[in-house]
Amino acid sequence: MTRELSKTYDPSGVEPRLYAWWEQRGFFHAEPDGREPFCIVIPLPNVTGSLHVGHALDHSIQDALIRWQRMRGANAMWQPGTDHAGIATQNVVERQLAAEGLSRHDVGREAFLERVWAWREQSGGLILRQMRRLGASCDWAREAFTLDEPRSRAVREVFCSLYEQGLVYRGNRIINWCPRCRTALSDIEVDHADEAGELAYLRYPGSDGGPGVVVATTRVETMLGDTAVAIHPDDERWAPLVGTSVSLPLMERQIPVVADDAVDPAFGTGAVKVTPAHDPNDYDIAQRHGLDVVDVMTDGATISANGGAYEGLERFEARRRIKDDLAALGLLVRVEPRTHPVGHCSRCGTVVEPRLSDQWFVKVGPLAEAAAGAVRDGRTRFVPERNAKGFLDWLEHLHDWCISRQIWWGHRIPAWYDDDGGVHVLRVDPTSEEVAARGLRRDPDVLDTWFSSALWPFSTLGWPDDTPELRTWYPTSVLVTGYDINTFWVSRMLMMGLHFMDDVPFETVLNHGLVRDRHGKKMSKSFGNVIDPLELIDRYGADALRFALLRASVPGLDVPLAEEWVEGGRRFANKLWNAARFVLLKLGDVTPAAGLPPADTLQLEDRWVLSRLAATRAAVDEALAAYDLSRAARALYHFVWDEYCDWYLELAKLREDRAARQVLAHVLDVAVRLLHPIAPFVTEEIWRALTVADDDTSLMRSAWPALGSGHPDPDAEAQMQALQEAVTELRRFRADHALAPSDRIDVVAVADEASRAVLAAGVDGISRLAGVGQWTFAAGSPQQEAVGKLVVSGAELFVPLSGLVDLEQECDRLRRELERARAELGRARGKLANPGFVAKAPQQVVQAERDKTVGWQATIDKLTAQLDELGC
RNA sequence: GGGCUCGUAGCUCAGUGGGAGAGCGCUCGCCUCACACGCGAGAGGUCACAGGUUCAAAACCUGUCGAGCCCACCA
Repeated sequence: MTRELSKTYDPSGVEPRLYAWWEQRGFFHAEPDGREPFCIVIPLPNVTGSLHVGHALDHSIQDALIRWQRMRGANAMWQPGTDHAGIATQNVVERQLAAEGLSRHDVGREAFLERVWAWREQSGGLILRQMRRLGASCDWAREAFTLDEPRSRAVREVFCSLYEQGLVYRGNRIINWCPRCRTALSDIEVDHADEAGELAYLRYPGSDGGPGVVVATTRVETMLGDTAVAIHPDDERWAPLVGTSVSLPLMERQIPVVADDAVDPAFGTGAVKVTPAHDPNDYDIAQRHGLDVVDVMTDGATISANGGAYEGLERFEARRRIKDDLAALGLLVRVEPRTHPVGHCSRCGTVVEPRLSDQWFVKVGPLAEAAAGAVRDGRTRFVPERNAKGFLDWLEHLHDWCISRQIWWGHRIPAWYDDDGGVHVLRVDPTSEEVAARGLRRDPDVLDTWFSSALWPFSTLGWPDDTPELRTWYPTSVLVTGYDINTFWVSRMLMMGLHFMDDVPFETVLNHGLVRDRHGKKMSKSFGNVIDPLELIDRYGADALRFALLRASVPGLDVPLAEEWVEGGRRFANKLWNAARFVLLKLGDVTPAAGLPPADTLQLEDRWVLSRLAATRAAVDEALAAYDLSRAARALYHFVWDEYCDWYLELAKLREDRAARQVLAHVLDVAVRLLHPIAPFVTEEIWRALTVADDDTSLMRSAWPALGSGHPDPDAEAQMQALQEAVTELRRFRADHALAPSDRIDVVAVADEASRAVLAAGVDGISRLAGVGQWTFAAGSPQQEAVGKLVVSGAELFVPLSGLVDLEQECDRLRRELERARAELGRARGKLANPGFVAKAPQQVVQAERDKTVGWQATIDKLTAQLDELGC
């Protein structure tokens, strides 16, 4: 390992080499052992997807946590894998077929599935390869796929168990139907959006020739399937009609008028048409009153044979026709514009049709109750905590989960039917002889994708077998995901985990936000504001992207991202790199292994930087423990750049002693370790040079800096602050007078005893950083006529105005200072003038204000005197 | 309809009871022997608005306005 580094950091040369080395050395792999476990299962990406910035954020957080825990000594395992993504993947392959003019039915089930598998072979796992570019330290040997054999076994076991326990059932119920995908959907696969529509008032004449009733509807075409009209039992307007019947126009059907509590008398006319086959409320009403159920829609959302003359019409065309026909009959009373929520298939956007259908369901009541209990009593907690509230509300209002899908790509439901209508749910596939002998037909449907992903935290660890992995890593530690899939996925994992493992699947749910563009806008192809993470990695490096994402990721809030922020990440990596170059130049044969020098050989800046390092280390630990990656990133950025580089390295340039070398090496070592979870590549490369590491030694395997063994040193911090103040004031003086860097200024310092000692010790440093030529101490102000005066705490610094500077500018400068001091004094006095403040505020707060008054008054006096002396 | 989040410097955001912060952008000066992916110095803010609590509010409470998100089987 060479200790020489190139002038600028080149991520493209470093990252692939280090990643390949890490992976080949097996540094990502974990085996069950006795150490404290730490486990994250990846929010499984779609098998055919590619990496977008949302993944990059999600994975950066997880990798940071895993790397941190691994360094802490935990047995950290990051479980990777992919999801077969039923409808989404099937749709992609169906589109490919469509391009050839074929439908899936043309090729048949077997051939179609072969084609999906082939496509999965070809494009599957791309995202996992791309994750490596980001530096993701997944345990690749454990890669899983929701449709592989071990996971399929878990799915069958879960389905059959739930069926036996009565928690999975087959039922004829109203479900959401996508007429384009031609499958049932669960409630959460339907996106609701308010759309402009119409509320049409229809008259159904009385069977007795009377006026009948007027009903209101936004879906006129469903009237073909009406089997009743319902009114509220207390609604006096319509009371006389209850028990009579009305005539359903166009269908010439006589339908009863019933009274039901579910009707809202305030809506429309107070009378509601009842279409049991196409509306869940209506279905319930039909159940209560024993009404007929007439399905007037086909799988493709055209009107079925039950729709009489309208058979074959597309549903919206039918809506228009029926409205026209009713109008012609004088039965369309009126039409009002109305915006109302319309459900769309979350996969293809088609308007969803509520429809009565035979499907499989999970009875979620008991499962949801258990999940809610686990969240309520904190066995699983949310970060940020507030997200638990919405989650619990949602759990409370859950309907049973429709899990069967009329598609082919997925886990086939292990149910068979015999000729007598009997259902056989079987763990093991019956042989062909049995099938023939018993006349069994297999259920053609597959399971909702989320059914298999619900098992992910334990199916990946070997369940239903009792494996060492399961015993070690279940429950997993933290689930890192966007708040947008808490309902889809987190809820289901909680339910299944609690039910089958008798324990929560994860202790913490860390919700991050969505990645947005620089103006907080959602990224979308149509806006043209989509950022490609791989391109950013190419241009700026993975560390830069990770840093930009993590620095912006406050738990629960969205993350804005723009190229400049990533550029900032690259600059930081380069800054660190160059700090390391400098340190290595200074170091000679010293390495961090030398440890810290004896306390009595430490200079002020040594003690200061060690104190700041200790504070940073504590802040990073605290932030990471709270899953606040942003705070950790900001603390490290500030320490490395503003403290270590801007002050310590500058002061170290004056030093040649061994103590300085040891401190330089130690601080860089610790800083690089603390930063490794966030920026793994540049830190590894630096660390290997710094420690002269061999091929078996990686920063990944080094120890996390211990908390509590720091060097807090308030005295050093206070003294250093005084030196920094002197330097800053002198620099400001130079800037105000536009002095060239080569111009030295002389300083005569008048200081009280304590300040004099501090300044005297720091003269070399101050001089270097502020371009001071000659520094002397004096008992009183110098006799020269024209001097500049800088007031710092505990001292006055006089600078002879030896032709270098303009007297007028100096007067301006002093007046600005005076103005500032007066403002501060006014503020402090104002507070003290308030009797309530003096009486009720804590003593030290009041005293601090009194001290300020005295200090600012002294400053004002000095500045006023100086203005006088210069004749301003 | 219910719920949540946000409104702080030109932009994007931290800050959560005691003197307004960062990154980027902007201005001025510097290739100072780690770094021009840099160094130094600056300009820039009635902390959305109105009340209230408090000795003290950007922060806590109430309301208003504005932006966004989630949930929802009012036909």
